[in-house]
Amino acid sequence: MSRADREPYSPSHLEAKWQTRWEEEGTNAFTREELRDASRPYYNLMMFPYPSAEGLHVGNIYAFTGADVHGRYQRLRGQEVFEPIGFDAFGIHSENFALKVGIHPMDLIPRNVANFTRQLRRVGGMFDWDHTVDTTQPDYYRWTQWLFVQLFRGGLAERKEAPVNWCPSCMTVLANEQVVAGVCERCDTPVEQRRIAQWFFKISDYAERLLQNLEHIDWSETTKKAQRNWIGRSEGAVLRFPVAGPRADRDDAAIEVFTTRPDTVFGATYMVLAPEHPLVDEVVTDHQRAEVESYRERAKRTDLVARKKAETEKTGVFTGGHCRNPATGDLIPIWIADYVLMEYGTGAIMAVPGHDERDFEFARRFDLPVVRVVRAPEEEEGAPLQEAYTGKGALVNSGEFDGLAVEEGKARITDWLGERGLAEAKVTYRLHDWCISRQRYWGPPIPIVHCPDCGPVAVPEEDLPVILPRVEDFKPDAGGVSPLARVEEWYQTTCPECGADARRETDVSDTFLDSAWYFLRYPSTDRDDVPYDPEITRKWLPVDCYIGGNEHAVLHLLYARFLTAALKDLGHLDFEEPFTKFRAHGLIIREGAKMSKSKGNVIIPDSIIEEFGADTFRTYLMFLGPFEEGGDYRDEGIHGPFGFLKRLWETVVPTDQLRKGPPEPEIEQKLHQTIAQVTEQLGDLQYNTSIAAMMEYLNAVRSGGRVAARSEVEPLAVMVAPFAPHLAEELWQRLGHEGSVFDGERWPVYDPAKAREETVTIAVQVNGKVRSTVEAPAGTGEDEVLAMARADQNVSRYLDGQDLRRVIFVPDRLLNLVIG
RNA sequence: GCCGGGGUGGCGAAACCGGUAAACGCAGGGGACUUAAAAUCCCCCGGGCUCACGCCCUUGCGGGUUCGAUUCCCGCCCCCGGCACCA
Repeated sequence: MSRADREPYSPSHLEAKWQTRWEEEGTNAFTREELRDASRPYYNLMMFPYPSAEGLHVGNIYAFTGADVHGRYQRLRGQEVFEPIGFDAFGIHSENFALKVGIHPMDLIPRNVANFTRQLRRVGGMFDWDHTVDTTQPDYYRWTQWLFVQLFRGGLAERKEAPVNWCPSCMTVLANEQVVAGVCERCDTPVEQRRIAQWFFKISDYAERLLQNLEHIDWSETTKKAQRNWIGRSEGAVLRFPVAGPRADRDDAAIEVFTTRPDTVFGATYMVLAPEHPLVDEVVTDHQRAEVESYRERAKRTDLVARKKAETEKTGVFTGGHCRNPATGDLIPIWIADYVLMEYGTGAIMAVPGHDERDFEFARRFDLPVVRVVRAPEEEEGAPLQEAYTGKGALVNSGEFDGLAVEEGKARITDWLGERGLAEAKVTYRLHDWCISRQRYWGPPIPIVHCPDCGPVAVPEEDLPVILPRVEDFKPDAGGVSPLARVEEWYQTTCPECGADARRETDVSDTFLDSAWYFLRYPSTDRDDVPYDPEITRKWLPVDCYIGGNEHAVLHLLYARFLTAALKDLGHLDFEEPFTKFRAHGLIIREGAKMSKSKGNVIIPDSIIEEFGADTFRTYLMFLGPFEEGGDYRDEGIHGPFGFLKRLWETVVPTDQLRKGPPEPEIEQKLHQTIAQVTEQLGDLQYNTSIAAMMEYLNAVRSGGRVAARSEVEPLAVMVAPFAPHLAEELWQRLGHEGSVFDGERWPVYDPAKAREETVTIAVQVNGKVRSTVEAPAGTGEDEVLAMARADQNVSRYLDGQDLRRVIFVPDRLLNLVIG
């Protein structure tokens, strides 16, 4: 057959064919029976997208492709792989976008979902379209609400006051990200804080468990580290400082502080309370009252973001009150300052300016005394402090504890104060409870009814879902309340317990709640009577492998872990960690720069798939760089993978021209080496080097224009299948096989004996510099290699007239001759 | 500031446990085939010196350990991502 007659590689034709076939034959879909009966279940999960109006982003495709490659590989190894996808469509972004374009989110979201679905199918993911979720559908959020009810009943949901960012001009609550440099991103009005009653999940009760479990789950190390930091365990002590004055003999009139440095208590020269601290009213003197009140007003007007900036200069005022340092017995002044946060610890600190940078700065500013209580090894005991000393050393000015090392001092002083009821060792966590209330429209209503007599009552499960009503005007307005609070006919109801007139909760829940459990729903989407089928859940969960971005390292992943543990404790699950393995993928940039709509450098997937095909696009994305690190998308680079797939096609088709019989020995060795490498690396998500290995192999097969043997290319067709599934299917079929290449344990096995190199090249160094190389059979001994090296002219040149002092020999690799 | 991840040819990148730095690919150059082009195949492609055999330099910078360092240790610089006074 002449070249001209050859059938060209035509990805668009071939990809459409296989996508249709997968659809028709249910190649990637599971029936309920199949889910029940699976004998080798493998749950392959990826983070579901938020369906924006712009369509699928390359970042999404990159992540999904990496996960899909993993799923397809597992499937070729004989696992039954369940790979679902869905849509996380509630939340502030959809709401704002809908407001901007003037289309109701209930109309907008289905359009976006339809567009995403179309694009996702084109990319060739192994998705089970019979098991998909959309968090905005009542049949999904019914169970999100059910979950809230379970936690509420289990005592893990509570209502308490918390500060929110408040824009006095827009009259609405803002998310932290809507506050830019202390002002509202929309109208530039300075943002204030307000306290309102909100629902919280008590994730902090689980802090220790969430931390401990990190030890035995197989997650990316960076993600685990981020979670550890976020949980922020700190060991220390709570110390009590009795308030001086008329209230001094009252038991409750002591200020509790949490400190990680109880060893420095002798150096605590003043006390600082958060402006909101309840004891402020008790300790303030009449003389200072006006000043304190005005400071508290000011603090209230500062938004939460600005208040947490470290760079701002420290401010504070004296309350006029004093308390007693429990160690020295001295009276010390009580101040308030906004750098002390009510949300952390006890909302009060003992200030040790000598050994804490913030306290030092504050003391300098307000001329408060600084006392040294720790001496660094090389310092004089009485040396004045030019800055806070936070390092190790020995205690000084600390009475009977002088001379103790910092670490020992912590325990001893805590015990000593403890004997008098003034201290106890304590562990605190930075992690705080999860606020799930949102004063917004686009979310699932929180399923609570507020009854004047019974208080907050959960909506009975049989009355779920509480449907989010279609409200045309959902814009936040002057009332400063949730949009649903303006819909009287919706919120007026009766108490499920006593029947009295009652009012529905008008806040909706946080989107993170929607996504904290979606993986439980996927296998059971056809059950409308339970959130998840117990039998199927036992079989398929926890998730075997979860792949997603590290931007969700803390919030989403921590919430999902918390919820799973809580459901276990409440008797709804029999495992407590949802994701056995988690891998974070890297970020993809383009031509060295971050992609953004404003820069106009985003990649439009549709046009690339049009031109090169989904297989090439997938392969190129995975070839860019290490999957867990990301890569730089350069437009020209796609020709590499395209050429590779095209050459693979041309090598195999037409199949009747392939040679018969076993591979040629040299090719066979390379083949087994390639299978070994690809098998090992695919398991570790090292996709770029796997692809390189296959390219190298194909180059060897085609080298010098040789005609391939069928036995040389058939294993390669299977190995590229995870990356280029359409092409692989077509080649597999043309090679004479029935059905899908993915329907069986088709992954090639390699024979280490065949992969072994018989001849090796050994580097010969003289004093660590490579001077020559010698070829020898693998396993050749030192003496023999040394003899060969000596015979080498360029080596002997250096050896002449020199003492051979040492010989280092690494079998099959290197010989280093040390002379001199 | 703190916490992560990085810095290797013109470019994206590779390198097992410390053992020939630059695999694979892009871009570039040369050649074969062709009337020609495309496709395909072959060769070259970090810098410098040399007719050449070869030699010297080179993995952000400066030290160190080692027979030998992209890899380990110490100190710095720069880039990317995240967090923000956490007591």
